[in-house]
Amino acid sequence: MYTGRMSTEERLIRSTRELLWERGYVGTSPRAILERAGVGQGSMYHHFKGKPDLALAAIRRTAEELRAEVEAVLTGPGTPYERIEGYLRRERDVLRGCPVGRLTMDPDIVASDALRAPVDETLDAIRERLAGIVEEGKEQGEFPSSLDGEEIAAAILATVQGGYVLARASGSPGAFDAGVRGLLALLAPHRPA
Amino acid sequence: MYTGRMSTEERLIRSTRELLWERGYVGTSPRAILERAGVGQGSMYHHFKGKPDLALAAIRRTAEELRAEVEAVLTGPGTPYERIEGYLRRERDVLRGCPVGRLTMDPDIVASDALRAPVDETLDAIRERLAGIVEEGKEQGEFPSSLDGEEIAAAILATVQGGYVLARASGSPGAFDAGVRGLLALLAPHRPA
DNA sequence: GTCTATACGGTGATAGAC
DNA sequence: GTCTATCACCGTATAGAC
Repeated sequence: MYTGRMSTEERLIRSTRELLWERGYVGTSPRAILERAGVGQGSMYHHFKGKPDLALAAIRRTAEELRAEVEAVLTGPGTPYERIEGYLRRERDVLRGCPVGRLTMDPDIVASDALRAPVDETLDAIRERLAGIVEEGKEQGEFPSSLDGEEIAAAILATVQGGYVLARASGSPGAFDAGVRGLLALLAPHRPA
Repeated sequence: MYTGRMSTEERLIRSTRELLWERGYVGTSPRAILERAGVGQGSMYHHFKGKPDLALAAIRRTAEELRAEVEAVLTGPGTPYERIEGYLRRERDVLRGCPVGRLTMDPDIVASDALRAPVDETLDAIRERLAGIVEEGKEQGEFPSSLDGEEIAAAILATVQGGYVLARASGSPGAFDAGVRGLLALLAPHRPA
């Protein structure tokens, strides 16, 4: 990525993405965005209608990227359990939290259908993808057929999103990892009844 | 609760608690606090050193209350599984999120050891309480002895905290409930292997 | 397309009258 | 103890020069 060669518009989007992740929507000011991007006030209002418009572009970009990363981990070889394990254990900067999920704690995001939509769609897509994998595992006998794919998928995604909360509260990734291990133990094939 | 008879200090704390829950720390201004409490600027700076000091008092109060509520649900009759189920299914206004957990997404809270401490302590206490109950369940044979109490407790608390994220993203409590059902299915005693 | 100048209301805090 | 007045700075947006 050649930062120096990025267009002004791209610099604005990148700077906004970083700040939304670090400080959320209400905690991110146009001034801070411009400062980090190294551009003047006018450029932002030339390329975007305002803060919400720029934030929407930034959120969409972040959402796309997350979906692609998750898809990469969930696709490929391995049993359903192994692919879910790969998702749960994938490399993360746990203390930074989820760049998409964290937006749900932002009052202005939740209050706006437009801003909330990409967040909702992204988490929903990941949930659906996980649910399909759980169903695969049921067919293959790796998971009990009594389980509901949608419900297990919700539990998996919630464990990840909540793991960030616990980790950030304590200032260390330990609780995230513990929750993941706990969930994997409950999901583990052939575990003692 | 006799709002009309509350002291000015109590009115400030109550108003701050509400706003922290609704809008978080960065989204809550002294002005909004005073307006909602119906007091003037000076009163706040008489009783508290400033916004962080008032927020700390509010957070401590909310944390105390949450711990008491959780303790009430987790204490009492029923097997360990049943008490955990009671905790997971307890009445909640899911879309409002957790008044303590949501603070972990606030950059200024996480950046301050003083403000983060009550959040950390509260979530940690709940986790420890859950872990003990899981251990009880292992002793009684309700849960497999292969499970780690601390890890299962982390998974349970994470499912709750992450459930709020999923629910708020979609604007409906459905995903929270689904995650809870999924986790309960995984925890259920005597389930088919 | 990018910049600086300007605007108006909000933020967080202090001073001092009552 | 509570109020209003005041303050310097920030948040968000517009206008208009280059």
